[in-house]
Amino acid sequence: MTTGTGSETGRTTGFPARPAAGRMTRAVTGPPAGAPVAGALGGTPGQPPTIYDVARAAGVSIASVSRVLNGRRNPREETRDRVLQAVAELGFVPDGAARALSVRLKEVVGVVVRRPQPSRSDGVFADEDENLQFPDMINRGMEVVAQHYGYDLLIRSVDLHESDGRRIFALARKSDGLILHDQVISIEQLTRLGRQVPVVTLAFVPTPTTVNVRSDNEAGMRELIRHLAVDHGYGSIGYLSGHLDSPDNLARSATIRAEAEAAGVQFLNGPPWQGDYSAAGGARVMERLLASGAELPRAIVCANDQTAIGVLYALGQRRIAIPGQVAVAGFDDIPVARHLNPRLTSVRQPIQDLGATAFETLHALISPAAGEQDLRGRDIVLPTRLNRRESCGCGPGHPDSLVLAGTEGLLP
Amino acid sequence: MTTGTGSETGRTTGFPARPAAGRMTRAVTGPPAGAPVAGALGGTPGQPPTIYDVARAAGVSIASVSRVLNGRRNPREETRDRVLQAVAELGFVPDGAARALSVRLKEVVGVVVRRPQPSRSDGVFADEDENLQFPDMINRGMEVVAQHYGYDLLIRSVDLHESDGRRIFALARKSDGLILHDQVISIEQLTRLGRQVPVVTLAFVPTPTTVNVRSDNEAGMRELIRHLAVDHGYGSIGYLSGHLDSPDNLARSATIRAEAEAAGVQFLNGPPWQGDYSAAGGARVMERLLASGAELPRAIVCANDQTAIGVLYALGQRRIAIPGQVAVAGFDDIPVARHLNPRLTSVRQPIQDLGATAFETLHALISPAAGEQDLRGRDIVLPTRLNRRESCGCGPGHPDSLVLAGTEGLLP
DNA sequence: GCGCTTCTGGTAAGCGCTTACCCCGACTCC
DNA sequence: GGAGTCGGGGTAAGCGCTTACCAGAAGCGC
Repeated sequence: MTTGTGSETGRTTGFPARPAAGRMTRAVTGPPAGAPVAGALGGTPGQPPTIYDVARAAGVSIASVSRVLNGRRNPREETRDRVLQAVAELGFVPDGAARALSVRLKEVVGVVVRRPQPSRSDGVFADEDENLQFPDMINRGMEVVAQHYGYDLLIRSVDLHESDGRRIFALARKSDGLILHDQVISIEQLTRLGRQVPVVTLAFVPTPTTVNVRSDNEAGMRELIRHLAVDHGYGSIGYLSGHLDSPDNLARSATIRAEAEAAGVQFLNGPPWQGDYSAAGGARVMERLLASGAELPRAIVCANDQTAIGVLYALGQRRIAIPGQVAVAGFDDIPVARHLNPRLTSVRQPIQDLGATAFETLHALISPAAGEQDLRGRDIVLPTRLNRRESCGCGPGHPDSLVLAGTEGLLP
Repeated sequence: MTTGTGSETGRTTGFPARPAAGRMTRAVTGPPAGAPVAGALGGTPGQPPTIYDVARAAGVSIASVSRVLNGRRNPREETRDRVLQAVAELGFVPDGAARALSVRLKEVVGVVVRRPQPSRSDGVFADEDENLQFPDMINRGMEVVAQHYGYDLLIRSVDLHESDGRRIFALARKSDGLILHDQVISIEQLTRLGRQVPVVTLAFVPTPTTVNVRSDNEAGMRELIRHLAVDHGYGSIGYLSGHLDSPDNLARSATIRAEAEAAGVQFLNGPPWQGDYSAAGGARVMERLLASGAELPRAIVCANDQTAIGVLYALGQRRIAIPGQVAVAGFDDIPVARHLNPRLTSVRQPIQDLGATAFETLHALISPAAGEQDLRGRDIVLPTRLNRRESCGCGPGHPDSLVLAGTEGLLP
């Protein structure tokens, strides 16, 4: 840690050491003994004021303070004014933990994301943190609606397939419910977890006790394959897959196979085409494929955009023209897709909506509106849409296409 | 919200309505009356088990349970075993709020990020959420070390220069301390806040009660300008600025002016060059500039990479060659920078380190190690480094440069 | 004028933990 | 053998809130 040009004012006011918990400060009932009036008022640092401080300042009981603040009953106007004034003067905000304990609601939901694998790759993709974009955008979607409900997100990342789920169960006790990103837990653990606390998963599967939210892989993939096979007339398509056991990957893979078959197009898949959702993984697969001398398909569909980035890179290295010799498409349509060269054709997932929907759903589980039906066991599916750009062979003249990022400046 | 193909098992087990708080369940002291043994054991949904359940199951007092779990004293082996077994059977995890209230530590830190402005732009940059990348990467850096200390991050976004800071003060009571991203609070509010709770800011300024963490704008900018002016010999440089009142922007702007002067290079700046850290803003400024017929400088330095993306776009639209006619450079070195065309020269900020350092610092404020000095008032500065790529005029042959993303596939 | 309802404010219990304090039995040491 | 120590377990206070319950005051009808 580098310490810089700090204005070394050498002030001595430390945060006062807090007394250990336990009986010592406050009489059994009634306001705290002689605690100094804390708060934002004076310049004095100190503990934030408590409801007792407010009550004392306003000359009322703590019950009245609480009632005014929470709009219970109908306090006399004078009482209300005195309380509000004291609150303003002291800058009182109720403590979250105490409130949570009392009302049995924390107004916090836990979000578990998968920690990016420790990068096994050097070189261009070394700190491949763009990976973060996808889950982070989902989280952003959650955050917006969470805020609307007065909730906050408690974020924790875990390793891929966290073995015992201990960290996840622990997070559950800091929150009112959990949203789990893909591949952070096993089905068994999930079912167990769902019995103890409201849980919504993303891109996984519903269990009897939990709800799943995902996007429509089938429809999106179908549209993409038909575009490649029919509109462009490509005769062979390879699928560079993601993690084998990811439900998204399974669905995408199954759909592409079925559609390719239906269109009478050759389909390449299997172990040599096994990626891992990362750009480095995509590049690695392509390099092996190229090194093996195998003939490439006319089009390559990638499990996600991240993978496609790696593929574009590897093909570029070999001076293979995209889409001239090989067309490439991705899935997700993350923002970078538009800045790639060539611009990446991709199936758009409603990324922020996924997050927003996940939160809405969880909230419905946590405090169900009157008469609302129990959602547990449901699989909520959001629509997808194909975004055609250049990498699939759609020219810059294509109606869906836009000129971008200085490309023409370079072209002769 | 679209409800899809759910497996409509029509289960009836709702989360049992929790009793309202208040006296009703438990005898004054001792275990709760006849609460069913809850937990992960049976298939029964229900409240998670409490320490009373564990104590009863193990045939000991709650104090013993707590002591075993927290490693206090030195429980007899038999006691320990019985407690641990009961804990395992019931799947007990202590409630966060209760624990927080008791030990006066929540093990949560609040993180406040600036919500992206409601997009005022249509077209290419419409959902310009890549903006998120920068703060999100910082957060990721925090999260990693937070986890190390057993903390979690409570994320909240606020509008630019949140007027009264109410949301921020509220967040403070849900956490043990705050990390504030840039431009979310005024100095006055910050000072006030710092008196009530430990606060670390990012890319802002230290106050007597708070610590600031930032990266070395001056050194990075100096290196960049010297590279442009001396190595490349460009005779004029424009600075497309960020938010006027952002300390980062001020520092970058001041340095570039000083360095340009020192190198005897013409420096362009001022209102027509006023951006807002966004790609859309960068594009807009360039378009106005071009429309006005003003002569462009030989090199344009952007307040951040985001802005540079917009500039590349606008120049590309006009078929202005980069770096041939105008060289462009950014600041931050976000991952996309490598995928742009041409690849963007940029000053690298240690993004994840910023987050990690911010957390470490905050942790030191929250629970200072014995003998540790008070950091408040400090300005912690992390080093930066210039990454030379093509957009400044360094050719693909440059040692720092790497061929990328299928570019050559397109070039004749 | 008196019992009744209505309205407000105060009192204290309880949310689920941690831990100070007390107590008791087993040892130790003269 | 009795006082002193020590180790371990139980009891209950207290963390800062919300709210059930109670009590007194005020309003009301007959």
